[in-house]
Parts: sequence; structure tokens; C-alpha cells
Amino acid sequence: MKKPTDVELEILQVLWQHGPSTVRFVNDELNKLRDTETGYTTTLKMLQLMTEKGLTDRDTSTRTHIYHAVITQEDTQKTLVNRLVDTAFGGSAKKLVMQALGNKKTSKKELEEIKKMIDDLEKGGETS
Amino acid sequence: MKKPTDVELEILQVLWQHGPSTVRFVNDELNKLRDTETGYTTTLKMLQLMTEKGLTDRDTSTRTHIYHAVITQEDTQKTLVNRLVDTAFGGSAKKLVMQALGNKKTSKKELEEIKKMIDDLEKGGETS
DNA sequence: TTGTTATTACGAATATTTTCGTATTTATTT
DNA sequence: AAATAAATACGAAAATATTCGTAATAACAA
Repeated sequence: MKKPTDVELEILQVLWQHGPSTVRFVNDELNKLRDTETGYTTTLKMLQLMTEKGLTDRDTSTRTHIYHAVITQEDTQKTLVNRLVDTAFGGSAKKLVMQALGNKKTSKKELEEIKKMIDDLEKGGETS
Repeated sequence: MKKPTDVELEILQVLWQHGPSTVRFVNDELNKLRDTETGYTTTLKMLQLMTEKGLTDRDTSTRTHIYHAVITQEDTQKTLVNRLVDTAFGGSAKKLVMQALGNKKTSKKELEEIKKMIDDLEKGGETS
């Protein structure tokens, strides 16, 4: 899978979080997050390009088109994490995890869940 | 910190792993990893631009310049992980960790180390 | 119907990143 | 010294990503 660009990722976030959306809605959401306003036609164009690339698709049965993500958030996350592990962590997932946990404030509950997940992985056994 | 581009990151990897290097060396290393050959002057230009940007610096006391990374691997990792958490994981470090551990084969020993690190974090106490 | 508004289509301008060709300089070899 | 080889400088081409302006179209209101 080809890596989405930064702007594409912002747009995908909106679609993942809110489901199928109009250009107007996506544009408004983007402008909420950004410090610089983005023109409506810019977002429209991006969605058209993303649809050409296969990242999104749209329902054109009504005048106002409805766009939705084609690639799933999970697949995208998988791709991005694996790439990051390779490009910045020399292939070590452990190091990435250490950084992520060290930097971001993660709640005790979440830490417990992670430990539980590790336990499950270890029981799975195929980790050498 | 501004995010290094993909190619910049590849070059930084070489410098981080092997220490201060000549253009020739960096170029050779890149071509080992890639499927497409990159010209020598391309790598030279990249290193010159990166030096302008402050990502790298160089020793010009000898004819053959020696480049080294200015930004540390750890700082860069920090930046990239935080960005990824924000742009693709909705701010949840936990989700990123789950993905990273779920996808990559991580050794039992490493998993134990991660658990230990989590324990330390929890003892630290400032995680609510 | 006529005017106003909202939408899409599409080309093109900008900006950024990556690549390379050519000239020049310095070192080395013969 | 002359030729050869290796390195840097630099401009610019090529590739990619992002932004926007304008025109055409459809919906709606007066």
C-alpha cells in the first residue's frame, strides 16, 4: 500500500471519525484543526484525487456527493507503523513502543491493557 | 522540529548507524537498500540541502567532506512517533503500541522489557 | 422566470521534494 | 607537466503534492 500524504491522512481521519461526508463537512473539519484556512475547492480537489487513487470513493447519486474512505484505518495504521519502525527505528518495534510510552501520557488503565496484550502475545508463543 | 522527508530519513539512518561518513559511503549504503540506483550527485545535493536545513553538518577541512547528523535519532523518533500518534491514531499512544506489537514479531525478551518499562512508568505515578 | 446560492469539473499556479547534468576544482598517476 | 580520476558547486529539470481560480451546472428562492 502506498503511504497517504499528510493532507490525505488528515482527510481520512475526518472520514474515519465521522463516516461518509460531504466536501463541505470535510472542509469545515479540516479548518477546525488547522491554523490556516483551506479553500473549499482545495478540499474538493483533494477528495477527487484521492478517489482517483483509490483512497476514497463517492456516492454521486445526489447532487451533493458523499465521500467515504476505502482504505481502513487499521490497514493504514499498520502500514504507517511498519514503515516507521523500518525507517526510524531500525526495524525494532520495541524501541518504537518505548518511545511512544515514554513520551505520551498514557493512563494506568491503558498501560494495564497493554500489559495484558503482551501476556496474550506471549501465550500465543510464536515470538521465539 | 520539522519532519524530515523520507529520503532525508534514509540518509540520517546511514549517518546514525555508521557515524560521520563521506558522500560516497552514504550513496553506496542507500543503493544497497534501494531497488533503484541513485546517482552520486543526487546524494551529494541532498546532504548539501540537509546541511543548509540544519539536519546535518560537515567537516570541510579535508578535500573529501565528512557529513554527520546534527539531530539525534532519539529526538527524531520522538517527533515522528508523536506525530504519528496524532495523525493516524487519534492521539492514543496505546493504539499505536497495540499495532506495533501486533504486527511485528517481537521477541519474548523484548516483550518482557516492555512490561518492565510499563511497571516503571506506573511506579512513577504521574500517569493518572 | 430570473436571480441567488451551492456544488462540481478542471486547468493551472505554487510549493516542495528528488534527481541529475555540467562545470570547476583538487588530487593522483604516469 | 599532462592526463586521469574523484570530489564539490550549482543550476535546473523532473516528479510530487498542495492550493486555488474560473467556468459550468444544478437547486432553490423571490
